[in-house]
Amino acid sequence: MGIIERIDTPKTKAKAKTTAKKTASKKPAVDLPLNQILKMDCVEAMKSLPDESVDMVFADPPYNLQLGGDLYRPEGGQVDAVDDAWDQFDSFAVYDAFTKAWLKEARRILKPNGSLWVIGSYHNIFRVGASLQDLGYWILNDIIWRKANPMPNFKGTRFTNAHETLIWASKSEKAKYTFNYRAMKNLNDELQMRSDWVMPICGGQERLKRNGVKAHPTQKPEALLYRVMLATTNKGDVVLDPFFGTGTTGAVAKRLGRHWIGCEKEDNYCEVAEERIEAALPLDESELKTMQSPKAKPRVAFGTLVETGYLKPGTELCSKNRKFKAKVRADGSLLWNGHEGSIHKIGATVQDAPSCNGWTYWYYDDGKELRQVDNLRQTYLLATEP
Amino acid sequence: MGIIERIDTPKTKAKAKTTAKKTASKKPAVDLPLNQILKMDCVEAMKSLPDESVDMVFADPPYNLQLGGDLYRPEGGQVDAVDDAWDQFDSFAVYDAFTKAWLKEARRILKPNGSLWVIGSYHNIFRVGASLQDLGYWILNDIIWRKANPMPNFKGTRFTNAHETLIWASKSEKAKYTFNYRAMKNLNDELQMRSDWVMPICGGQERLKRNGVKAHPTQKPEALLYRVMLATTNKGDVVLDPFFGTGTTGAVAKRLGRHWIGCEKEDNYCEVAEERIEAALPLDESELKTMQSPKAKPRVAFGTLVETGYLKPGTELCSKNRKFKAKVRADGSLLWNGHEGSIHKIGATVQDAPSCNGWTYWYYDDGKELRQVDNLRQTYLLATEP
DNA sequence: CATATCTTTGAATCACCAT
DNA sequence: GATGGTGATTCAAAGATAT
Repeated sequence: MGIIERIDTPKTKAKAKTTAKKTASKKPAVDLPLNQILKMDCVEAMKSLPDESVDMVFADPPYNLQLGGDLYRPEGGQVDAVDDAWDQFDSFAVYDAFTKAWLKEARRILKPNGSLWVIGSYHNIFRVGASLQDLGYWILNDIIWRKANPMPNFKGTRFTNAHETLIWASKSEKAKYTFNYRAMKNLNDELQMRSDWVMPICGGQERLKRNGVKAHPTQKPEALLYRVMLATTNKGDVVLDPFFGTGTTGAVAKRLGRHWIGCEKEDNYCEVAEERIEAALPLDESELKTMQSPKAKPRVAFGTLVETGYLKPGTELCSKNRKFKAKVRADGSLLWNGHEGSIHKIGATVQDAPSCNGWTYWYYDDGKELRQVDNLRQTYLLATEP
Repeated sequence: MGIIERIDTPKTKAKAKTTAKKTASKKPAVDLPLNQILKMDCVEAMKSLPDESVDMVFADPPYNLQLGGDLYRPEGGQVDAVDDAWDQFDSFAVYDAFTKAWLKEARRILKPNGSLWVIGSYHNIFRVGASLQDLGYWILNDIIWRKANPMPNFKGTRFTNAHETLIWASKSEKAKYTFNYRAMKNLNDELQMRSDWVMPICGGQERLKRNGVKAHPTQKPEALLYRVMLATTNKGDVVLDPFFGTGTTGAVAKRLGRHWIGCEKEDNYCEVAEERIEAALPLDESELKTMQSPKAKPRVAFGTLVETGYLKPGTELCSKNRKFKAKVRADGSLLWNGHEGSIHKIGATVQDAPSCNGWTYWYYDDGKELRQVDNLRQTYLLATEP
């Protein structure tokens, strides 16, 4: 590390016979600062690199969160907000200019068949997506990272923000991008990998700390980068990350046998990243699979059956012996004798029990006989699961 | 249907006494073409409607990027046929002009506290999202419709496109938008509703056909609209859909006791939609009810419990772990360690917290066990409510 | 040592009314 | 517009502490 290494730019991904048009195939070997952090602004850093020299750019740019005042949890604690200076922009126009500047340089240094990944939230991802389309990138997929354990919405004011969005784009419409279809299908138990990926947020041992506090406010999970790199790069490829932070991209690249280049302005992030990547060990292919593919367990809420028409609002549910009868309402709550609540809660109430499994307690009349509500759930699952 | 109906613009959501600031409350009743399809271009249709007159706009715009043609072609947008990227940019510019045109009219007719929903895919959603931010809309959530049964990627060239994206936005940053938190929590088995919704695509009986072929290429499932409307509108609200298609929005609005207005140019879509909505059955009043948030329930002052004898002056309250003990006084104030104040204030003081909900923080001993003070409030409410 | 309970925490555009 | 009072509000996972 730390030395300019010489690598040959590969001919092209596919057969080099016919696709070698405007590609870098005729260029001589280029000098790239491989496996190093360029400790400066990413636009400046990328400007020091030659045209068409990297295979992939993975970017986790500032989200421009625009947070208001402090936020307190119901139990009184304060939420540790992302209030770093690097996330502050004066306006959308300023943010757009910033975005187009780095996207443009990234596009210049990308090989013709290289591709770009960007991750963001609703605060910034629409601007980033529109900007990259304007610059000529061609979107291949948008990918949803469904967080297994997102932060709740403490005040009950909106839907829980439980995902982030990634955009995968090639340099241009006609590019012959890399997509390792088989590798993805293997990871996903022989089913095609979908555009929604379920993964936990970065925590536990993986979360880097310095003096007991998190080293970076928005560290991304390595599993995410694993899947991205495994899917859309090959061994030996060069991956550049313009917003390197604590070096998740570098650590995963090393483990997967890819070269990496990071851009990062902040010294303390650089120090953490260098130490981390030094400690990272290249992995066997076989070890990868265990880190991935926990498929989302099909969990059906009672309300879903109401929404989808399996059970109409107004339907009367009853206990097995028909002793208790309750009415289904539009939001999936039950109404019994002035009490309202979930099928579980009302089930417990009528029995004066501490708890109750409403799925097996309540029955509905299908015209012929009483049937357990749980049967409907099974029917729904059969109809909707692949 | 088919008649201009007169409705009163509601005062405001909550009590109309004091909150009538800049809302539409001072406006006279307005004439709206309720529960009708306006058979023309949506921009033209919306122009015929008054300012601040609808509660929600739900839009499923086309994402054919070539659409609009000369009609929305921006002034001076020259086409350079030599460069693909420029050609592409030009078509994006046309699409953006089209998008901003309808978004702008939609914003004009939205009430100050109304909200907008748009659904799209990666082809168009980034442009729509950036455009609506530019126009002053304030994004509240992006929602992922995770398709339970998406179409596979037959060629194995990309990830299976298994989701679509919805954006939920208020008219402006400060708007007091409607969000039926409790109803959503009910639908989701007592967990906060997240930003990723799993639902099957529209098929089976629900999929409308004409002469054996599907009546509309992108018919949305009613379950999706059901959740959208239940979450962000109230009964009696007016929902406008600028791209009505075969009328999913109208059918669900009718079922849920909302008014609807559709815009649709194509005659055969209109015919299918009218027939469909005619057949849709509205829910009964009782079925429509959803659980209220505590906010909407009558407030009980702590002192009332003391006055009415539910809690005697001199009673000792304590925190859950019995660590802190405070004494109830005759006026409903608490005394702890020389400090006096409301249950909330003293709760905050003992915890050294910025705020505290005293109802849930303090417990009393009923002789057998510790019970939350909030239980007493519920008891009081049950005893005094009709 | 095993199990149970408590504590901490994560990219968050996070209340509302009266004065 | 600013301030202050009332009171509404959380899910999953990991780690620490208690039984």
